[in-house]
Amino acid sequence: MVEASYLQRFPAGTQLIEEGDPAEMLHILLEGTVDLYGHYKDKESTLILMQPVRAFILAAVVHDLPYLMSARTLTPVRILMIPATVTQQLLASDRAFYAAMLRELASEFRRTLKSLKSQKLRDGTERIAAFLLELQQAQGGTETVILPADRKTVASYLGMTRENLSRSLQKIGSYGAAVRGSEVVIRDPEALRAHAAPSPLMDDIEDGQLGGEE
Amino acid sequence: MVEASYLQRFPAGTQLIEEGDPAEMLHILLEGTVDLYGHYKDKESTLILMQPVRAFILAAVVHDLPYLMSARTLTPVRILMIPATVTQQLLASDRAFYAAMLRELASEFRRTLKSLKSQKLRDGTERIAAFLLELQQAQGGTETVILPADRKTVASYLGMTRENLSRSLQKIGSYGAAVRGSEVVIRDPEALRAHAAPSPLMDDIEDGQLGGEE
DNA sequence: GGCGTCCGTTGATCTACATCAAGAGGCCAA
DNA sequence: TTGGCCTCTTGATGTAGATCAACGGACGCC
Repeated sequence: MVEASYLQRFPAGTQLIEEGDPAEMLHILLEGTVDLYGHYKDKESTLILMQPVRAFILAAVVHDLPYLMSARTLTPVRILMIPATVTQQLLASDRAFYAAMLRELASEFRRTLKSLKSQKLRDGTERIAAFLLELQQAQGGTETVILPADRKTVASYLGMTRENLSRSLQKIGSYGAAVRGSEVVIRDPEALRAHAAPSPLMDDIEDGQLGGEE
Repeated sequence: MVEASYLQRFPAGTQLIEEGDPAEMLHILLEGTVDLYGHYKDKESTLILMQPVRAFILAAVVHDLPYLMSARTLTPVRILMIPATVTQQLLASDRAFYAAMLRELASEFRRTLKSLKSQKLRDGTERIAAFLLELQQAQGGTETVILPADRKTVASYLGMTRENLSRSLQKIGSYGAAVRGSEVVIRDPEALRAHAAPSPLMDDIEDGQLGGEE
């Protein structure tokens, strides 16, 4: 299987995919961070901040349709690239691969749906608070969490401007979080939780204790 | 296969699924309209307006995880319900079913991603214009299109309030659309297109002529 | 018929957030 | 070191859209 695919390294800032291009390769991110973003008129917005290990833009390959997002690397990355034709053959012949694809796609769908919910239902500071708690869990629950990208990208991902991300991070201070460069110290996670009302139905977190209000 | 599943009819206004419930049934909408929505604190927002024929909340069944959205009927509906256990068996044994699931899930993912893009990149009137053009295509390209739900639901789906939907529909008048109850007459589709810059990369439309600017 | 209720529209105000503009600090090269 | 550049922050102002409030029409019920 791996014989027809390519394991590649790219530096930070590499344009991997352009929105609208035909889906020729299934990409699997093994290492590093990738920014998946869309554009419209002269604006653009980050839709997914991808961290390993995940397949990306799987749906496009399944349907043999154009990519809906562009992709650029934010850090040096290691990516496994499987040609679409090979992917199709694997789907037809390899049951385990098929099952993995289905599960991965379902995960990607659920993450995207959660983003949509968060975008439509929460205000800016609530999105930030929830995001910080997500990061904290992903990074093992330490008090200090590290932002996965520069301010501009994080702001775009959270659906706000760089300026307002700055301001909102200050406001968040009163909910128990102190910012220092790309690090955020979460002194009072409970205050954050009270503000963001995180829930496995809306955030990319495990179903730990307490979800939502009530 | 169909022996273990139920074909059911429900009247308008029926609560089918509650967000957070375990995924016990795969639902396939055969007839009517279903509102899939999420809630947060004391707000709620329509995430998907589902029209036949589509499977819904497939991803939850694949992962055996709770539903991320609630569902209610907006019109009388006909729904095929397949128990999750049966669905799993079908996935394990029936290759054609497996393929259909994967394709359906990929479609659902792409539609959701397009919603997220539209939400983050377009303003209110642009979303309405794009929505009207989507409806027009779905309804066969006739000059008059019919809104698929009441104002409150359409507004929620488009990410705005009822009041602003009213106002924005008035503004849209100058882009060649006249509103009369649940009907909208599109006198000048080109003006609408110029305003919304619809594209198959962002809207649930076929790849007809012209997509977006470039 | 009269009357409540629901839904949609319209208007007035308010607010979260974007935009515009100006610093402040870090980083690199010469 | 100095100067240029870039990112981030902070402040002032502008605006899209939310909220609050009032009204009008459609529908159902007694």
